[in-house]
Amino acid sequence: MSPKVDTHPTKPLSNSQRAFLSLRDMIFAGELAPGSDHLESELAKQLGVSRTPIREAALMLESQGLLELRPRKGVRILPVSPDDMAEIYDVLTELECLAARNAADKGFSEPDLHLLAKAIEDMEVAVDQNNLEEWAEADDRFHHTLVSLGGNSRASAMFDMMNDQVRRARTVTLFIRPLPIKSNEDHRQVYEAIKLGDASTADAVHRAHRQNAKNMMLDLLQKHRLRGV
Amino acid sequence: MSPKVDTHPTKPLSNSQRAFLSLRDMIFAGELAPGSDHLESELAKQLGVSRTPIREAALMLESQGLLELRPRKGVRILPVSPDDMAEIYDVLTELECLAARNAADKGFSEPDLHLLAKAIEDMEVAVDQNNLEEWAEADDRFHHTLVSLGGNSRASAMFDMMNDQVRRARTVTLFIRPLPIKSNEDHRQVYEAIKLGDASTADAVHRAHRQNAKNMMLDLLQKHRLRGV
DNA sequence: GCATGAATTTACGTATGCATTAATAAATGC
DNA sequence: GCATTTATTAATGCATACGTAAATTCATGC
Repeated sequence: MSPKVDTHPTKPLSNSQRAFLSLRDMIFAGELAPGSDHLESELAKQLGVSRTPIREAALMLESQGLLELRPRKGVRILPVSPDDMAEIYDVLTELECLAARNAADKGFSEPDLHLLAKAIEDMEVAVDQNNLEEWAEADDRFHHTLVSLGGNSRASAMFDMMNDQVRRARTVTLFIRPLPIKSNEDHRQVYEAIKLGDASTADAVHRAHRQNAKNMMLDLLQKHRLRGV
Repeated sequence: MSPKVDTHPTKPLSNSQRAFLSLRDMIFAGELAPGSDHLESELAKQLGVSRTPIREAALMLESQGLLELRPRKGVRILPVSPDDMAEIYDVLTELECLAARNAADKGFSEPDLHLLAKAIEDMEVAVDQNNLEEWAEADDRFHHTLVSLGGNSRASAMFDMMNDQVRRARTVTLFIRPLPIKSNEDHRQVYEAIKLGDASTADAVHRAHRQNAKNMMLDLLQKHRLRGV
């Protein structure tokens, strides 16, 4: 039996899709800085394609709220102000709490919640090792998994959208924020509530967790004068 | 003084934007039927433009969840299944309740809530006159105004998105649904709670209102075998 | 008659060209 | 000098062209 080259036969992406992913990653990485303008033709040259796929990618990224098409000024990478941040956290809170309640109501058994438990463990290990990037990755994974468990694809899509909008800011603040000790405790409590099928506790605990995260983020932005990340 | 032709100097829309609006309206009107496929070139011919603005509009509508671009099969107008409907109502509920709480917390005075009151009155008049289209318009306006009062632009945008996805279904069910008597009472209660600054009551009442609306819609879809509106 | 493979059609993805018009620079008047 | 107008530049919005690959039709063999 010949070795499988591709277990999950991935169909080749179009240039538009590649441009979408590339530009998105460049935004996340800050390579395309918040508030900066970029001509379609410049981006096209950078990615080695024509303007067409760049425009299509930009249109999609605009719908995702990551940039803005400004005729004759190029695409503007949208900065996230503290007010934006507050908005986003409020929406994230609702979407995640909805998911937490739904997940609790589904009566998941332990194996169903495996990914959630794994994310929590990974976070704890990461904190012990003082590995913040690892922690951030696992934290992101926890929240993503939680929302997935809620089983509402539209809520998930919107969660991803909002989450992407704060990705850059979270990267920036990761190393100036306090150590996420309390955060890990919260996660475990949410996990337990879901396992017990206790929707209202899951909601309440997670809501408080998110409220804290929001306040912390807003404090950081204010203290460090980060008015548009 | 010459009469103002244009009080709100509206800049001319691009063909892409017009195509976006046209296609969206055609979807709402059922002119582009749920589940149907349409070649880019056909749509282009219909709207009298080239494929480029059609593609751009389609990309935007795809992000809005109204259609799907399927290579070589044309754009597919997405039907809304009962499961989809449940998802959408759940998300709408969260977004509107968030807005209701926020609105209540803002301590609005009566003039601030004028648009909300107007929508309620219009709904009551419409019900008295048995004018369902008028009622539907005012009901939509009430919910939209409520969300606006919440002051979260992202929540508003997502609300609009979800709302658009159920527009067509609501039109279909408008004349087979029970008369919206109880609905109007709910609205008034939400209004009162917001005026009193009572966030948790506003949330609770509106949540129940939305839950009823969801159940009613799902019942209608089931009873009338509307498996993909 | 059915399956298999070849030929054909066709819709899309993308590059390209161009008219339009906003933005910028230059020129003119005061 | 400064404001105002004109000329220039250049980025966009859009039409168009075309190669590619999927879908379909047709032909062939069994």
